[in-house]
Amino acid sequence: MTRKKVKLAFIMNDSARKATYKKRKKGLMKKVNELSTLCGIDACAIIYSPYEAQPEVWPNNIGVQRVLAQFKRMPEMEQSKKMVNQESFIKQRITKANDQLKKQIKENREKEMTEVMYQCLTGKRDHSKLDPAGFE
Amino acid sequence: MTRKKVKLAFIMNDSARKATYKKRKKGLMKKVNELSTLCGIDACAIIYSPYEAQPEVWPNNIGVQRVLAQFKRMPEMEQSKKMVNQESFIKQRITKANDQLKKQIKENREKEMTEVMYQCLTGKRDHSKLDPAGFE
DNA sequence: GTTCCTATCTATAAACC
DNA sequence: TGGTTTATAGATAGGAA
Repeated sequence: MTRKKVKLAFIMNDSARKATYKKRKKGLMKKVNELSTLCGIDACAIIYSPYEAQPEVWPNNIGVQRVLAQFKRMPEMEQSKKMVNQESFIKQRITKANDQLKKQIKENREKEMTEVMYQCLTGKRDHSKLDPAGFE
Repeated sequence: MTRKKVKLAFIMNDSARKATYKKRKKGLMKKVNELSTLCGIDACAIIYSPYEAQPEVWPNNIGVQRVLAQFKRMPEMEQSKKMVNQESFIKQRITKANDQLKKQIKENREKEMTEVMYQCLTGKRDHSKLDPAGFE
């Protein structure tokens, strides 16, 4: 039985995406910790996810703030010195986001449809379902 | 022959430490990129090392600054936590990416200008500066 | 959704140029 | 000091309970 070789693309299935997020976030944090310990360096990671109101960080808020303060002090000239070709990178992200959006709109449309049908069947409106609560 | 199970502690040997740093930094950046792509999340990583004058970051300086700004606004964000649904979330990302792109194009243009002027003054070319480094 | 499992895939410590 | 190779430790996708 051959396991499908996960391709690097947005995971459309909500539960699968969340499961993957949790596993990989854990693995990532561990990696940052290892790198920092093994090589004695200063580093931080900040992750914003739809699953947590607060960003998840390494090593902790204070550590992150310290690194960020350092980062802000960096002269701008130096920052752009090692300019990589960010243009194409960002373009890629836009394309990716657009694809996601298209699919999301479709999903939302289907959800609305379900909602309308539900209202017809029950004869009442359930506004809580329209709560823009987001995706969790 | 069993391989020694690397223990999580500062590597005393200088060259070994640097070698490990380079390998693990690369692996880490890849992981952050994968997590971001697979789960469509906003994240950044900043690494200060004695091997580089500037911190090495993911995804790029602009991305880091954006996350930084977000991070500083955290207290307020707490209240309006889950007010965005996936659709507007993605739309936001597209808008942000577009802004980034516009800014990047402008920056690159200025970079080219500076480079050309430099060539005129010194009469030589330094192709190394055009290396589109990036993270594979 | 969560925890556990494990076949597979990936990262990387060492060794060697 | 910086690439390549290779064997093994470690990460994790998918499935089951």
